[in-house]
Order: sequence, then C-alpha cells, then structure tokens
Amino acid sequence: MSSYDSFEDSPLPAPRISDLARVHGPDYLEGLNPEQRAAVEATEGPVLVLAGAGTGKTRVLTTRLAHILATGKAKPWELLVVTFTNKAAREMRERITAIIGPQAEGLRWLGTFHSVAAQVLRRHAELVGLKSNFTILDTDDQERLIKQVLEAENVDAKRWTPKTLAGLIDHWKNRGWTPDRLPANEGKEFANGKGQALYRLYQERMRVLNACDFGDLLLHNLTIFMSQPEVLAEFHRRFRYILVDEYQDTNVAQYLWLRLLGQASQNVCCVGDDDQSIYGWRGAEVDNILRFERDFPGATVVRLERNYRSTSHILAAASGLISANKGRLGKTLWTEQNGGEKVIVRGVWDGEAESRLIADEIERAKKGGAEKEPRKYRDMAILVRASFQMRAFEERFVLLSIPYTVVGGPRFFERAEIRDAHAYLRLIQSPDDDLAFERIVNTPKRGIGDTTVQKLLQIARLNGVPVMTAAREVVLTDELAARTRTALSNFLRDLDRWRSQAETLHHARLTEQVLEESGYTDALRLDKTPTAQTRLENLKELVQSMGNFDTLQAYLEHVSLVMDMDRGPQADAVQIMTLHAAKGLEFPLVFLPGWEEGVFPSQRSMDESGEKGLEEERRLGYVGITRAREEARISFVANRMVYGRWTSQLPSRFVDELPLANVEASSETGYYGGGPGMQQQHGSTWDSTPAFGSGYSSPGWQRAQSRGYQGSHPGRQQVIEGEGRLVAESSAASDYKRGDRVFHQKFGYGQVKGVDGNKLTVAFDKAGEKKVIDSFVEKG
DNA sequence: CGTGCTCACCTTTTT
DNA sequence: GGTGAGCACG
Repeated sequence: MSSYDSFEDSPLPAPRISDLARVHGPDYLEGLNPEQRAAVEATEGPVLVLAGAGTGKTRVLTTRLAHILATGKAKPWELLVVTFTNKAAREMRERITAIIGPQAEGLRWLGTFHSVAAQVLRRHAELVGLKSNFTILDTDDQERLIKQVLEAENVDAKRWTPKTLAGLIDHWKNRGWTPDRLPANEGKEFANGKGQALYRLYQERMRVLNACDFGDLLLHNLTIFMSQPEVLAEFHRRFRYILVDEYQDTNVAQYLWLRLLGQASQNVCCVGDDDQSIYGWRGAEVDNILRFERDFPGATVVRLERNYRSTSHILAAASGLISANKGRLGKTLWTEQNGGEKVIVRGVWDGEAESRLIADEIERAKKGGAEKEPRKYRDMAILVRASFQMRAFEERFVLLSIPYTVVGGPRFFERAEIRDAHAYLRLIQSPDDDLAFERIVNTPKRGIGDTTVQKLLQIARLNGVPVMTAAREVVLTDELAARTRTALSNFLRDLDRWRSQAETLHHARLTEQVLEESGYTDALRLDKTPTAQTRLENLKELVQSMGNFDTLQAYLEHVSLVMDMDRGPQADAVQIMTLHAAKGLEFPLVFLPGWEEGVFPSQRSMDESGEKGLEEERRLGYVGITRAREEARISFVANRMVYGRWTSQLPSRFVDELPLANVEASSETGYYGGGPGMQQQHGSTWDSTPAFGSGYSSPGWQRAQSRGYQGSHPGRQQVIEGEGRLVAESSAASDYKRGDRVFHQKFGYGQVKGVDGNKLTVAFDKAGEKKVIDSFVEKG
C-alpha cells in the first residue's frame, strides 16, 4: 500500500517507446480500429469517449495511458485516473502493467474516487478540522451515530428513522451540499424541519470522533479546494492528465471535484456510455455526460461504435429497446458478427415454471447437442432485477445439482461477525473509538445491558470524554450494580491486556486470541442456528487474510476503503446476479427472467422517479441484453409469488419494445402469443387464458419427480371459469391442498388456505379476505 | 437482563 | 414467505 503522506515522486523513470515495444510488440497501437485510435491519440484538451457496450473501452483507456506516458507528455505520477469500483481500478492497473511493465507502480493516483479523495484528505485533513489519521465510518457506524444524534435531539426515531436521515444526508453529500450550503427547502420534511440542524450536528459529532463517512471524503475535498486556492493549485501542477472511467455514473460532488481539478490543464478525458447509466438512484447524474461538451468547450468527442462482443441479433434487440429512451447522445452500434440466434422471449405459467425452464436449458446447453458445442456452466448467467428473484433459481439448482454462484450479496466485510472483530481491533488500537466500544461492549453477552451503556454514554457526553474513559471512572464508584460493575471492569481489564499484547503479537494471532478470550467464538460454537457455522468460517478467513498486511493499521485502512475481497479462481458454476452487478461483464449465454410490469421495470422505480425512473430501467434492460455474446433469453410469467402472495403478472412493456425481426417469441400462457403481430394483451382478462397443457412433461420436471420433488405441478393448479362456482380440474375438495392456486368466477384468483371435508378455505387476491367454498363442478 | 412474540418491512449497491 | 426490530413479560 502506497503511503499517503509522502509526495515523493516515484524513483521509477517514465517508460520509453522502446520499452513499450518490447513488452507489447512492435507497436502498442496496432490492432486498434480508427475510432479507438482517435480516442487514444487525442491528448490535447478535453476528450469525451462515448464507448458503447462491448466496444473495447478498457483497452482504449489503458492504451491511452500508455500512449501519454510513452510520448513523454506526463510521468506516471502526474496522471489522475479514477474509477468507481476497486475491481475496475485493480483491473486497469493490471492491464497497464501488462503494457508498460513495472513503471505502472508509479501510477499512484490511480484508484477509486473515494480512495484518491481519501489520500488528498489525509494530506490536508486539518483544513476541515480532522486529524490525518481519521477513521472512515461505514453505513452501519453512520446509522448508529445518527441514531444517537436523533435521540439527543429528542426526535422520535420511529417516525423519523436513522436510515431515512442517513439516506438524506448521503443524497446531500452526493450533491456537494455541506450543512452550510444546503438549500433552504431541503430537509424540511424531516422531523418538522430539523433536517439541516440534524445534519450539522451529525457532522460535528464526526469531527469530535475524528471520523468521516464515505460522502465526506469527496465533500471535504471540495471544501478544501474551494477555500484554499493554493492547495488546489498544488494539485493542478500535479495532475497533468485526468482520466475518468464510467463517467455516466458520476454524481454532482464527483463532477465538481473533477471540474475543479481539471480546470487548469483542461486535459480531462471522460469515458462513458449514457445508455449504461444505471445508478441514478444513488446520485449519478446522466446529465454530467450529456452536457460534457458544454462544460468543456472545444472538447473532442469520439464515439466507439464497433461492438466486438455480441451477435447482430442481440445488438439489434438491445438497440431497439434503448431507442425508446429520449435525450440520448445517440450511438449506432454495429458488428461484423452477423446472424446467430435471435433473442428468445418466452412467457410461462409461473415462477416455478420459469426456473424449471431455465434450469432445463442450462442442462441442455451444458450437454451440447447436434451442431452445438457444450457450454461450461460459468459461461451462463442469470441476470435478475432484484435479489428476491434469485431464490427460485437457487432452489431449482440445488434440486438438480447444478453448480451455481451468487455474485454480490452481502459483502464479506459487512457481515456482523467481521464487523464485530474489527470493532475489537479498532478499540484496541484507539481507545477513543466510541462507536467500536458500543458495538462490542456486550457482544458476546457479558451482562452489560442497554441501561448500563446508556448511562456510560451519558457520563461520557457530560464530561466530554470518550466512553472508555468514562467506563474506567465509573467502575471505581458504586454507581453500577455489583454484578454489572464486575463485568465491565473485567471487560476493561481484557482490553488493556490485549492492547499491551498487540505490541508484540502479530495482528492475525492477536485477532485469534481476542476472539477466543472474549468468548466470541465460544458463543458462536454454542449457537445452534445454521449461520453460526458460516460465521466461524468467515472469522477464520478473516484471520487468514490479515496475514497479507504488515501492520494492523495497514489492514484496517485497507478494509475501510477497499471493501472488496479478491475471490479465488471462479469455479465452473452458473452465475446468478442482479443486472447491476452484471455491468462490465459478458457471457456467451444470458438468461433474463422476470420481465414483468412491476418487477422489471420495477414499480417502485417508476413510482419514485416517473419517466426518468422508467428510462433508467430501460437502460438496465439494455445492459442486460448486451451482456450476451451469443444467446439471450428473456422470460416472463403469468403468476408470481411476491412476498407470500400470488400476483397476476403482465409482460413487461420492454418485451413489446424489442424489434420483431430480432426476436423469437412463444408463450404458454396465451398472453403473448408470438407469431405475426405479437400483440401484447394488456388489460385482457384471465378468462381468455387457455388451459395449461396437462401433458406438460419437460425433461427437468420428470427428473425432478424421480428425485423426489414434492412441489405441485402448475398444470394441476390450472383452473377455468364456471358459473358462480369454483371450478377445477377436480371436483373433490380433498384433491386440493394448502397453497394450491384456484380461480372463482366471482372472487377471482385465490390460494387454498385450508381443506376441511368437502370445503375449501380460500384467500382471494382481490378481496383480501378468506371465504369458504363448498360447491364443485367437474371440469369440461 | 434475557427471551419470546408480534409486526412492519420488503429494489438496485459502491465506497 | 421470511426476517429483523421492538416490546412485553418472566
């Protein structure tokens, strides 16, 4: 890890063209298409590179850097290169190293927005009232701190949750608003207009704790740059070239930060794709990329439009979808990979059928067949809109023994047990860390309850000292019950012991010991819940990973900014992930399930952000389809269980927006007939739904049955309308069981809640109430 | 102070 | 449906 407090330039010389040639062949520009080459060679003034999906963006970025270095326009340490994720930064560093060799180590300002901003802030922390060793709070710490502020201000934390305020503050920071700069109408609706005051108090609390949150890293940078011209000038001299990846995802604060840093040299190169802006909900402003030419007059704009990833059908389907959006900069992607399979769109009966269908196809693709090469599991991906959709696939895959991995999900460093371990270490390292103290003072349970903690907090606040100091005082008095006092003084004694051991013991070994002696691992071992085992393993993994760092300090610094652990080599498994997580990835075969109104596009997104939200959802669809190299398969269902309730689904409007010529559609629900016209029947009634074929016998279903699968077949659940009565395949109530789906002419669809003799109790979707039904008629 | 029960909630996610 | 948070009770 490079040290942040030294501005010493790298001793490594800049690479020469001859070095590049040696590493990368006779000419590192070779093989670039004309547009890519233009993007690489435009080294004077502002440049906007509009890089469509799969057009070789990363190659252009890295080659451009190499070119700047090779032509002697700048030294590695004079380049500011920012990405959004650690993964992207890591990848870029690796690829540049492959071109220019060890000189890449001199690229000390290559990193995420936050890590670069943190380096700047460590250097100038005192200008915003912090010390250079400030801690970076994560969301959990943040919310607990906010909760304290709310309590101190007597705000009803039930009506106005810490989460809500944390979200608001985050939003404000994303827009570059400090408490002073906050527009008057902001935060009015929170806690009767106390929003701004609470924001200010939160910031003050953090200053006292010598801490800042993620948003502050950039916000404090802005404050420094705007109030200290000589500091800004120092960075102007330093950064001769600025390169930004995924520019469409920048928020206002990041935009301002870039403008401030780039205004002197004007050598700002932003790379992005307005059609792949999918982070509006966390403050990204597509507008930043849309108005680049106005912000940087005379900018060179290069469009990368040749796609090297997908077949023409896939590309055309994605282009057709995205063309429904307004206000695009516009690109026309093309490819030489003509033909291939059309995008397959299918409607199926319910979520179970959908997962069965996809699992079947995965098995078929894995096996290969006539004229089809077998695929590896890892070459197939399921991209969902929301994580609740994942479970159906996981269950199915477990059943059929299909290996899969869920990408994303709760991050390793955000797991409670890891954060607990970190809290112990933080407290050992800095006794003033009140948040860490609170977190673990009674974890594992050691008889120091909430009342005691509140008391300690109060005393600490009153005397303006850290909670730890207050605790030390209190155990000397008889203010606490004898039992509590003993528990607390034992805890303090343990901490002191660990602290003195920390000086000699390796931090990995120390962690192990702390976890043992605190009783943490014992508590987990006694825990009978199934997650306890995983937690113990996570802790083991933690201890192991700590070995990679020289000091505890270095380790803690790493985890606060690089909340990202290198996963080992990927096993051969089907990848399940959200559309968001899929950005930047590609797969030969991509499944896109759940294209239903309300699921995708997400109802909430449309409710909250209207047309803007819908357009972002559409971009998400575009991202999804363009992940596919060879085959893309979209599906939607007629019935879906959402939060334990059955809901009737309509196909997504996006299905209708796909160009007919590139799509092959079929439906088992009668909703989306495919064939000529392919008219979607929004608003039609279920009466027109043809009975689901009773002869359904997919290979996967039969296999599942032979493996003892107990679930009900959707064909059995199919019901048709009758005259004021419940009509079904079977006339006997005993043929139904709890959970079966039924239809009633008068009450609509419902779910069987109970069977009693010849009576069914049914909960109907619409009425929202239960009814007992006792009349049955034979089907047909 | 710890446990068991009811109730509200339920996108997308990085740093 | 499943879970975590908050509250009542022992």
